[in-house]
This record gives sequence, C-alpha cells and structure tokens, in this order.
Amino acid sequence: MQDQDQRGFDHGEIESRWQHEWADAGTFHIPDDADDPTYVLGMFPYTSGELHMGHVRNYTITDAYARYRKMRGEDVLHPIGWDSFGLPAENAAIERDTNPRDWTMQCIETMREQMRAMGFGYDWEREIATCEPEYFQWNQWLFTRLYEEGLVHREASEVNWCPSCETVLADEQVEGDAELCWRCDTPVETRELDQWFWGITEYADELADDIERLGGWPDNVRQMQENWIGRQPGARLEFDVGEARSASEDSSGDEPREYGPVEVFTTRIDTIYGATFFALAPGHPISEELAAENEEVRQFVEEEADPEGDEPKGVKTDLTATNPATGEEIPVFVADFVLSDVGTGALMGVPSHDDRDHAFASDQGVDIVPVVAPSPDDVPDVSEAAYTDDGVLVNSGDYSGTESAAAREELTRDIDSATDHVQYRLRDWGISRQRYWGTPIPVVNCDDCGPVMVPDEQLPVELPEFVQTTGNPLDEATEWKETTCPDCGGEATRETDTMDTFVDSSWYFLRYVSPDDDEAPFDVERANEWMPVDQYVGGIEHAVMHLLYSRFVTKAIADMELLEHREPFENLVTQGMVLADGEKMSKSKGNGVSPLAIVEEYGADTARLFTMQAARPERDFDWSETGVQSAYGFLQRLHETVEAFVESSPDGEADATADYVAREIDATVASAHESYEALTFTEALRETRDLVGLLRQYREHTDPDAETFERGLSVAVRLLAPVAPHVAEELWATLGHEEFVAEASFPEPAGDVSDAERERQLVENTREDVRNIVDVAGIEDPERVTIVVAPAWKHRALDIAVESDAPNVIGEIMGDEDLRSKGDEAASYGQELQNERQSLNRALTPDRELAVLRQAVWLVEREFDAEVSVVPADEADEDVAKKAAPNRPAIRID
RNA sequence: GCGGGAGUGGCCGAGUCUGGCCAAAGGCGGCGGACUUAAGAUCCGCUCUCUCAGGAGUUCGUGGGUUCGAAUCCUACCUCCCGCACCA
Repeated sequence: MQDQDQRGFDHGEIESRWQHEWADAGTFHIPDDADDPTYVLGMFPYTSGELHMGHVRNYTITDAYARYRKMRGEDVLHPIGWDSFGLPAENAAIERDTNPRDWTMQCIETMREQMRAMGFGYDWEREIATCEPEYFQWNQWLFTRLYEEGLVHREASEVNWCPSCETVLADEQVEGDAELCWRCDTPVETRELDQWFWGITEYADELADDIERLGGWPDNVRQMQENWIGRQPGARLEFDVGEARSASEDSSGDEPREYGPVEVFTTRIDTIYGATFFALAPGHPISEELAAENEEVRQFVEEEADPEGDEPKGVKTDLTATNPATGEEIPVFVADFVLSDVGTGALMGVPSHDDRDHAFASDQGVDIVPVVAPSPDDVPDVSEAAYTDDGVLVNSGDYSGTESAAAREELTRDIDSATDHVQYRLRDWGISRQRYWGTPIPVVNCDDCGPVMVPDEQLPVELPEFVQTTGNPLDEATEWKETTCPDCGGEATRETDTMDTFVDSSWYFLRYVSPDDDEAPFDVERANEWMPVDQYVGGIEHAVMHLLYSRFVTKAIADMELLEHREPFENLVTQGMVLADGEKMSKSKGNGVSPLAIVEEYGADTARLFTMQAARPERDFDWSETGVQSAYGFLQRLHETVEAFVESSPDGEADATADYVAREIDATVASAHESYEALTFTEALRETRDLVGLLRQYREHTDPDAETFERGLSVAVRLLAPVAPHVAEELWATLGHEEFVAEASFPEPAGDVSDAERERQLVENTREDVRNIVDVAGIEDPERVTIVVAPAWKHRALDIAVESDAPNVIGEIMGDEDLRSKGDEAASYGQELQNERQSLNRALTPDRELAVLRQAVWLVEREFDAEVSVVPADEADEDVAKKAAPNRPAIRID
C-alpha cells in the first residue's frame, strides 16, 4: 500500500482541485433558456447535519446518471436543495440552546460542503431551502390557491397525536399494527382538534387510475399507492331500523320506536338475500343512544368492545333492521369489528359469504343462509365456512340464477335506496402541525368572520422569534399572534399551526425550474417544457407519502391551469439500503460507516465507485472493506497505467494483437452504453475494469501500438468519468485533453459490434478447449499449438442447414454442387448437422474466424508459453483439419 | 386473508421477458503458480463429479407438465421478504 501511495495519486489534492475547476467554469450550470433538458433528481435530503451512506448512494446514482447524459450530449438539469423544516431541528435547538434556524443553517452549511467533497455535479445556482421565506411563501400561496379551489377545509376531527413530538400526524405517518409515530416510534394517541385538510380525496380516482400509466415506476411502489388509495367499488343502501314489535310491547304501550333508514356500504350487494343480521359500530350515533339507556349495550360499548382483538364481539339489541330485498326483519347488533371510520359505521352481515360475518354469526347463533353458489345445483355448505367467491345466485327470489356481477348491477338498480358508490381508504390530508419549525398556515382567525385567508400581498407570513416552551412556540408569540382581520379590520389572531413538511416536498421539483422567481412559485412556461422529472431516485420509505402528495399537488396545480403535466415523475428508482454486516447502518447500532472517513482515507471517487459497483441501485448491499480497497486499487492501477503510457509512449506494431485489443475496446463501449442507459452501473464498471486489465496484459505481453493503447485508455477514462469523475478528469488531462472529461463525449464503438459477442465466445471457447486438452491429455509443457479453422465449404453447409426447413438437411446440402464434390466428407458433416439440427447457430465467416483467432494468439501464447499458429484448413494436416468445424476450430498440441 | 417480489454452485449475485455453445457471467472466500528475503499488492490458473485430446454424468426451492431441447415456458406445492388489512 505504501508503495502504491507513492506511485499513485493524492486523491485529496486531485479532488478539491477539480471541484474548484468545475465550479469556476460553471460546468453543471444549466441556463434558463436551455431546451427541454433531461431532468435528473434525487430526493432532497432532510437537513439532519451529516451526510450518511444512504445519501452518498442516492446522490451518486443521480450524479453518475446525470453526468452520463451530459456526456451523451444532452442538457441536464441536476439540482439539489434542502428539506429543512421539521421537528428534529426544534429538538436539536433546545438541546444545544440555540434556535432551529441557526441550527438548520449550520447543518446546510456542513452538508453542502460534504456534497461538494463528494464531487456531485449540481447546478448550485438552483439550490433551494424550504425553511427560507423565499421558498415557503409559495407553500402559503399554494394553500390559498387550493382554498380558492375548494380543496382546503377545516374541521374538528379525531387526529393522530404523537405525545412525544407533541403534534398531529397524518394517517400516512402512523406506522404498523402498533400505530407508532413514523419519526420517533412513540405509540400514537388520538385527540380531537380543529385541523386543516387538503382535499386529496377529490383526486382519489385520478390518482388511482393514473398509476397504470406510471410505467417507469417499480411495481411495488405502484402497488403500495394502490393499496393506500384503497378504491372499492360497491353500493350504498339503506336498512330501516326500529324497535322490534315484541320488545316495545313488553316495555310499555308506546308505539315501537323508529330510527329510520340507516345507510350501509357493501361490495357484495349480490349477497343481500343472505343478510341475516345488521351491525353498528360502537361509535355509531344509534349505538351511543342505546348505550345511554340500555345497561347491556353501555357495558359492551364501554368495557367489552375491543376493536384490536381477534374475536369479533358484539351485543344484541332490541332493534331490528328491515332487509330491503327480502322485507325480513333481522336482528341488530352493536359489534366491535364494525369500525366508525370505515364505510358508514354500519354494515349488513352476510355470514354465508363473508369470513368475519360467519365467525360472528356462528358465535351469536344467527342464521346462515347460502345465496351464492358455484352453480345452481352445487349449493355450498356454509355451516362451517363462508363461500366468498362470486358465483350464481340461489335462494334469492327473482334474482336466483343470475351471475354475481350482473346481480350486483340489477339489485343496485332495483332497490330504491341503493346507489353505486366507490369507497376509498384514502382520507383527506391533514396538514396542521402544532409545531414551530414549519410554514405558518396563512390564516387569520376572526371572531366575526371566522377563518380568513391572509391576502397574497401580505405573504409570506414569517415565523416569529423562537422561544423554548413545552407546547407550540407560536402560541407564546403574543405579539406575532395578535393581528387584525383582513376582512373586517377587527381584532383577530393568527393561526398558530404550521404545515406538515410534506407540503414543502410536494412541489419542490417545480421550484428548481426558477428558484429565484419572486413573482410566482415557478415559471409556468419553463416548467411546462422542463417537467416532468425524467429520472427520480430516492428511498422506498417515500413510496406512499411523498410520492402520493407530489402527484396530488401536481394534478391540483395542473387544474389551476398552471401546468400541462399531471404526473411529476416519469421514471422512478427506489434505491436499496446500505447495510453493514447484513444490518441497516444506523447510529443506534453503531455500525455506521462515515462517508467523510472514507473520503478522507480513500477519496470520494473510491467511495462512489465502490457504491456503484457493489450492487444495482434498487438492491440492498453490504458495505465491505475489501470492496472499498478493491475499488481504490483499481483507480490506482488505472492511474499508473495512464501515467506510464504518457511518460514513455510505446511504439509497437499495429498488429493482430492490437486488432484484438481494438475489438475489445468496442465491445466494452457497447456494453457499457447499455448498462448506463438502464442505470445498472455494475456491468459498465465491470467491463471497464476488464478493459483496463486487458490493456495491462497487452502492455506486459508486448510493446503496444500507441494509437490503440491510447484509445483504450481514453475509453476507459470516459466510461469511468460518471462514477469516478475526479480521477477521470485528472487522467483525461494527463492524456492531453484540454476540455473537461465531464464535457467530453461518451465513447462510441469505432467499428461494427454486432458480432462482438460471437467473437468473444469463439475466442473464449477455443482457449478453454486448449486448456481442456492440455489438462486431460496431461501435456506437461506444450511447445506448439496449432489452431485450424474450418474450410469454407463447412461454413456453407452450416448456412444451408440453419436456413433450411426441410425435414432432412443432408439432401439440401448434397444438392449444392460444390459440396457434393466433397463427397463422403460432406455427407458425414451433413449427418452431424442433421443430428444437431435444432440447436444450430450461425457462425462467423471463415475469414473472420481466422482473423479473430489470429488476433487472440497472444493470449494463448501468454498462457501456455508455447508457439501458437492459426491456419486455414487447406494449410493444415488433413487429419487435424477434418475435425475443424465452424465455431469450433480443430486444435493440435505438440 | 389480499396483493407484490423472490428462492441459482461455500457465500454474494447475473441469467428468466425473447427456451438452444448454460456446468451457468462477475465478485468474495478457498487452492495452486509467477513475482518477492518474506508478507502485502499485482499477475496467471483451478475451485459440482468422473475423465488416458476438447468426453460423460448430476445440478438452478419441490413435484408434475409442454418441447427434439427447460435455470428460462405452464401447473401445483413449500419457504422467505415487503405492503395492506376485523375495510363491510
């Protein structure tokens, strides 16, 4: 290693030098008048204070891709910014006795430096920070516009409350069965608060429909969004609920009490003839009313009901519901498996065709009547288990014999109260947060006028000075809070809630288009041209929240006629985790590897190269020290190879060996190109490594042809430039180029590469055969290797066999005059071809075979230290030559 | 339960869409060799089994099937990971 270091390069010096050169030259700046640039974007980081390996991976992917596209001659928009509002800054400020702003600004400072040190090619002139008034005023503007569009409302609602963060959480921010806060894993409680909501449900249908069109997104993300939206087509209908006649007679002489129609939602209205009970959520108004006067119900609702429990539990009431299809009165239960916030909080129970209803009915002794069957004469036995598939209706009056799907339509039409209804799991987006470090909601609460929007000309509503307090600091800022009503001029108070930080990130990709615009959130014309983001890269943890909000906001803005695009991200890659010893890297586990330490010791290029070659972007990979060292070693070797070449240029012949190298260069380029296109860097990097290895072998074997060798180096350096840009830049300069490699053109193959695969295969197979023979025959020290290429007539015979669709190919072969003249030999080769008929492959032409093998002679010479010759069949001994076949030369070893 | 993804040689991992030089790329680990006083680095081989000239056999979660031919297509099952879920 010592040795290497002395011969090698000083990454610290090289890296900072080129970073400055790029900055001075404005290499990565994209002018406003650029014509539809390729938009490459990594999800902007939360300003936690330090870059971690996940960031390095994320941003290396986008940087490598952006640099690749730039080398392909495209204009590239590759911006970065800071997701810089949020609770952690408040906590940090309190811990360090400072304020969120200073703390955040310092984090940004640090992280920006670390990004520069990584050599990411951002357009720093487009940098944004969401905590700046210049940015968040547009959150407020957006709030106002959405309000005008009727997409904002305030309502008292039961909300998720994290007692540790002392704030409300959106449904999306509550995780798992245990209902934990996404940020701090504290169990979430519920509270009733006045909350502002954005009407994402207005777009539920479109958000669900358009998922299908997101072809550039991974399936799992699309599916997670679909699940989250949870669209369920069904029907709403009403059941008349009232006191059972018998019950009222017992208690008093009064008329039976009526509760009127109660609405339910069902996806299986075709099973309505089997609805043998009716169930209400404990929180349903009727349940509450019953609980107030009936001890049994009260006891159940307050003490027994356990919505979390596995067993469906319930209590029978004195009420009955009238099944609108059968007219029958069925018992009404208050049951804990009925949830207030699902559907209407009431349901019809069909034990014969729903597993959960079946369990409940069995427990309560309710009738179970099958009304759907696989076929009319195959009515299922539903006493033990429900039959949940669609089928044909039975026991269903006039509808018997109708298929489920058709019955659903007919019943919805025929039952008076029934209407088609689509239910969603998606709820409106509660954006109120009782925290300081966020965008103030631009609303003034007036006793007379109610909530009033702050007029645009008074925006932004900025944050008051930070104070340390247990609650919301905005509540303490009396001076800031007290204001006048924009409508009536009377005394009023400001809204003290701030916005969810997911608001900030729901449109930031539009701000990069015109980050300094102080008239509008973004330049409409330019956004229309530059959007959507061509390639978006980020973590899977944002599969639902951030990506769904962004899609919603984009659509809402489009409907304000400000944008022609209805989807923000064309292609999405969710990158995998960086693991250490198979576990997620994290501070708490103490297994983190600091990017800074790696950059310090090995350099940014090594960190980048290792990260990109370790695994394709979407997969997890294990951090490994040997991997890092191998990346480092490779860069050192490449550096040494270039240096040595420039110091003393070789002057070897442009011989067959040079041709071989030239061909490999082309093959490498072709393969690397594909790999970069697909964002799978691993293959491009492996090919590049192989090429460098080949050049070094070439150099060791003989005095290379300078031109070929130089082209090889130039290709290797450029293929590596997107991933290891500093070393590449340095070597590019060493090779005598004036311009940046970052602005050089991505290499193109010099010749036709369509046969490259076949040629590689031929060489590889032939070498392997030689090894085999040497090994199997136990040849100690081969002196001469003779490789004999098949004669032209065999190639012709093969061609005929490949083309032919005759049952027996021998006839066709012998039909050829030239071939017939070969007599028995041709016939027996024909027989061989016939035997392998189905698996025949085209071969190279005989001339090409000869040439390719001659180019590869040096490899065999090198390996066996023997004299090697490649000859056409007619120059070889007959008994050797006759074994030669296309794709399979004969080999003679002496 | 519903839906999605995946199971490949000691390990990691390509290949599967478009079946055929696929005993299956590449890496790691292991073994042998070159270089070195030595180690490291680098370079060259080997790394399923058998094999006396390039041969043969058994492999890609398991069992069936389609095909001249299956890691690749179909089917059933098993296992793992992820998302959603008393969702009406």
